Amino acid sequence: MTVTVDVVLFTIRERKLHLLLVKRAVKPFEGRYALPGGFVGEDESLDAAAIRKLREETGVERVYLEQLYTFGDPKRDPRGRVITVAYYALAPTDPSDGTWFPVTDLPPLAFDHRKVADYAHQRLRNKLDWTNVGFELLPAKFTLSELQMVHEAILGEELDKRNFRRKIIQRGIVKPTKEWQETGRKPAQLYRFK
Amino acid sequence: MTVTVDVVLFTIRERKLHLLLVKRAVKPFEGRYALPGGFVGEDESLDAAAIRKLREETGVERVYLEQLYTFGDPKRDPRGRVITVAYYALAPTDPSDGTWFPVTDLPPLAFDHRKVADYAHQRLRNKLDWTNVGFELLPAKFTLSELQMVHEAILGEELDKRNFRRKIIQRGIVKPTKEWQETGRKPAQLYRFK
DNA sequence: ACAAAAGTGTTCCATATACACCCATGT
DNA sequence: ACATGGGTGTATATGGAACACTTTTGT
Repeated sequence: MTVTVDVVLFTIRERKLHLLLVKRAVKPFEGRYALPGGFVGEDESLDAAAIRKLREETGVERVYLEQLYTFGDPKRDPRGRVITVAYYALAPTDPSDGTWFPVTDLPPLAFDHRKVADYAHQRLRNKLDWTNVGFELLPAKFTLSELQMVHEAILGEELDKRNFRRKIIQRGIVKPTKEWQETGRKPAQLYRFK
Repeated sequence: MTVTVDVVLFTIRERKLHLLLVKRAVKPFEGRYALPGGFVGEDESLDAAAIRKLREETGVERVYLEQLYTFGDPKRDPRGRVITVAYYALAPTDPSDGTWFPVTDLPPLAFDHRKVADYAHQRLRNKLDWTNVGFELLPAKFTLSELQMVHEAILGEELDKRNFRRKIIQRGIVKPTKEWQETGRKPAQLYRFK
């Protein structure tokens, strides 16, 4: 019985939620896109394996990472019994190798990776209401419009600007800096996560 | 690398949340209490393994069951690399072998099972707000006072009777039956989960 | 009659929602 | 001057929290 980790790495590109896929070079599913992942080392924690695989396959170093679910259907891998511990991760910018796809338009995936990806997307949506997970997709300093855009990309719907700003401010989870971002139009104040 | 499942089985006894433990008959941790669980079969799904282990070690047949988290610290089992997929389960009554302990007063546990148990308790508390998970700890027909008692046992705090009943009724998740439970005092109306 | 649990409404506060205009800047 | 995104307030609806008394039954 073997154990793997697979990671659903999200980022925002062009105001849309994307995830990273790698093209498989070997059988099974050779040539298909798959989630980055692979076998867990004999003396390696699951978290460490997920971090290592992200680094090896995508070059990404420091991201928010959280265990998602463990998929163990006996038939999920044609090579035999492979149980995978799925993670999801959030990358602030776009630093990586590999290929990004909008979550609304994924190619066919290897194994049960489509199910894993959908599960991760759902979890991300749910977490957004309760936590500060949105900040993980932004650089250290960001404008409130950027933060709103992240939320809209994850939820897939538009939000009211005034209500959004009030909620964020009243939660006390950001603090304004004294810097302003040149936007080409009216400058926007930069905020920092508290 | 081997994979096990462990199950945190909850029930309510004497108005308190309890969980089931079994005494280990073999090394390591011989004589200590542990969560019911064991190795996953080569051709068995994770859910099936959890259900089987519950049946084998506790006699419990039909319970609510949900995957919790996968614990994979390389040092968590002194025998070598053992990754465990933890589940939690909810049993309506008290049908089983094994020994029940109030969650507030657990004995020392084998492996990292204390961490697993605490994690399960926390998850149960969180889920209570959002889902109908409380019904899984009751028989098919129950009084609203019984349902409130379940919620209080899980949350570890008392709730206001009127507010509780209004919230449950307005959510539309129960429907009254025409039966009444003899309580020794004023009879209580029985409800059913919708 | 008394003890014990069942049952029932209203007020108040906090949070969510709906909604429109002015401002600062670059071209 | 105009186009673009930044920034701001109020009114309403909804959900949660606090709070006390009457009813029915068994002893």
